[in-house]
Amino acid sequence: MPELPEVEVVRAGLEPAVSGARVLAVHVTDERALTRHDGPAEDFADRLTGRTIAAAVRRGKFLWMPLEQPGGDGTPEALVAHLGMSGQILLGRDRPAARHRRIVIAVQPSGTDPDGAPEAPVELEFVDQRTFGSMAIDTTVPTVDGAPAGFAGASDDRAPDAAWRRRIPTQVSHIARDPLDPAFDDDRFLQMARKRSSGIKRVLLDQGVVSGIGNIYADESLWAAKLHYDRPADRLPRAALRLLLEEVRTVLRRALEDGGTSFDAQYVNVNGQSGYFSQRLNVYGQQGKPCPRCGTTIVRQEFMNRSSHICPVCQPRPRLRTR
DNA sequence: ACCACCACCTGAGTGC
DNA sequence: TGCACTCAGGTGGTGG
Repeated sequence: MPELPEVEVVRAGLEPAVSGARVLAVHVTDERALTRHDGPAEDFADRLTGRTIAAAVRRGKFLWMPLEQPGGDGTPEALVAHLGMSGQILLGRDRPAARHRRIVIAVQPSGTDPDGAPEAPVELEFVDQRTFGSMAIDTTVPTVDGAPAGFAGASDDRAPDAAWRRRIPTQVSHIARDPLDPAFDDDRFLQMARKRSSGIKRVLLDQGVVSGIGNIYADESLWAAKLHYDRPADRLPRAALRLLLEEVRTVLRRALEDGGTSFDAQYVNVNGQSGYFSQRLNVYGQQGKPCPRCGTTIVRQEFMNRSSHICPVCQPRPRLRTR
């Protein structure tokens, strides 16, 4: 479930189950799900088993679960997950094994049932058809700006000053904040974008400039802002970039309200349920249909070896560059 | 420091 | 039925 809204749906689903939970057992059934982990499956399992998960945090499309006890050398660590193109994290008890199950992590939740007895253990299942996603145990480093590393939901209210709040996994530290992060720096985004001569869509998809946006939400935001994907970013007026950023936020928030975008059973929440934003898409996948704004037929074009969807009238192609 | 391209994978759909 | 081909929500490393 790749873009920000879909990953946030997963994070929100994980949060109540994993916060304060202790890892009982780890089974890696496909090592390819550990490409982000520096070590073999046994190392991953050994380092995770017996540890307590503090929360579920997200920045852009990266998810991580800070671990309460430090690692072997005393450095704080986290369980990192990236869903790639087709990853899912499912929660359940005695769930039949999914087709592309790669990793199973059994946890003991911190809560108790109404009788005061401990809750039954829960299985966290990492499922991924194309194996572009992966998990890892990674060390964490302080955030450069000193602000919370990502979005942690209700954990912020419970433990606003917890040490893990301002630490980020090493392999996520190069990722920019996402536009829904209160610490996102709009001016810095404008500065970076105006230094790029490439098309604005390339900039939107660059996770080092702004994170969380993928092909769907880039196309939707550009349509809303009436910008062609190949408009050189460094020639866009500041006002146009500010407007674009607002449209990005609006699109992401709406998608979040709808539980994300699901075209098929691959993009689901931790309970296997689909989101409904696909019904509200204006251009992505809408080629051949009328533009909801002006009625012109939406077209699909190649850009960056992937498809882009535009209204040729609302989003006119930029004039040829003279350099 | 950029920028364009390629690799990493599996499965669904299409046309012959 | 089979085969070749295209396409799919991402990221990282490689050359130029």
